Amino acid sequence: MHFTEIIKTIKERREALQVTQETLAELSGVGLRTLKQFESGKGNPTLLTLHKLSDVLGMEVCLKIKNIAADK
Amino acid sequence: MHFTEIIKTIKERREALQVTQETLAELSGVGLRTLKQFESGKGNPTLLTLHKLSDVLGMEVCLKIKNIAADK
DNA sequence: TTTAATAGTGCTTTAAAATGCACTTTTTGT
DNA sequence: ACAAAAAGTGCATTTTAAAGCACTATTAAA
Repeated sequence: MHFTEIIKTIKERREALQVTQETLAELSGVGLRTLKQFESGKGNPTLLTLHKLSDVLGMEVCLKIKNIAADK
Repeated sequence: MHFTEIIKTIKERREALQVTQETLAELSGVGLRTLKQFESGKGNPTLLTLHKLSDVLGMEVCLKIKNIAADK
């Protein structure tokens, strides 16, 4: 999963749940400014930040083995 | 996937591939100090760092939806 | 057991993430 | 079209990740 995809996933998931950035920020404990920056494609979140956000959105960060020769 | 699990996964995968920290650091472009710190359980890597390491190890970071009531 | 390789730690510096505040822009609902 | 809500941006500060270096500790090979 590419860098930008992860960001996009968070944003899409939040929107799907109809949660505002403000609410997500409050629920996750991540600063609003941080979330805004993150979602607008800037920055390089730490695993902790990503984890906090994912958690509230009912998602989780994981590592999986890439399957070779399966370019889409 | 929990925070510490991700760290553990990286380490285990590296060891399975019989790659030293030094080599992984070189190949991934992540500083050796950073990798050492990371693997020894300290720190909070950025998504970029995690991505670089995962990449070399043939893994990728992903976000998945947590399946409720499936504790284990 | 000795030594060579690999892994972990303390200290320090630099770069950047995280944050708040105030403001602008965009989106949405009436 | 207008107003309200939500999202995005600039600026400044604090915190901390990333990094190198030198050292210690642990592990593996002779």
